[in-house]
Amino acid sequence: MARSYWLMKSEPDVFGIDHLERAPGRTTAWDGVRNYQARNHMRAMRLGDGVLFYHSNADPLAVVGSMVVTKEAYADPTQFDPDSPYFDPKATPDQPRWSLVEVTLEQRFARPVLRETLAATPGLESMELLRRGSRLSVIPITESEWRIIHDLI
DNA sequence: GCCAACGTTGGC
DNA sequence: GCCAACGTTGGC
Repeated sequence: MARSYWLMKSEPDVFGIDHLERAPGRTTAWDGVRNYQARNHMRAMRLGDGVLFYHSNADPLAVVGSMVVTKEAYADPTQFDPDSPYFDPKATPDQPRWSLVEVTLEQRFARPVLRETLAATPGLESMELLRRGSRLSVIPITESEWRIIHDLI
């Protein structure tokens, strides 16, 4: 089975590459995703898949590193926690709605790859990330896009 | 701060 | 099942 590639967004004020770098084992559970399409993408992730880390709502907007999937999808525990901002009263442990994966930092890019650079790079024109109004936070990318972006570091 | 683009909710 | 109203995301 071939490796697949993905891109995940996070706001650095909430959880950025700095947080991931300091996390135990440079690993985190990617919790709080509350969009069905994004959730389904996470459920399709397999061990070893590559994931780009993108800073949204940030300055600069950029891909800041690469991660690897180190645990496949399971129920996001924050959906059951009434004190969590991600609490979902309609979710139960028997009938969970939301999933997460665990990812481990592979490489923090020496220099962030800016959104404007992506937008100006041939071969990346059809990236969902660059589509006007795109809000999806977990996005599949092609192997070619993965490779081109690594060449931009 | 603005607003486009969606996703969700709820009345009917 | 439709769709208007509303809320959120996120670039600019």
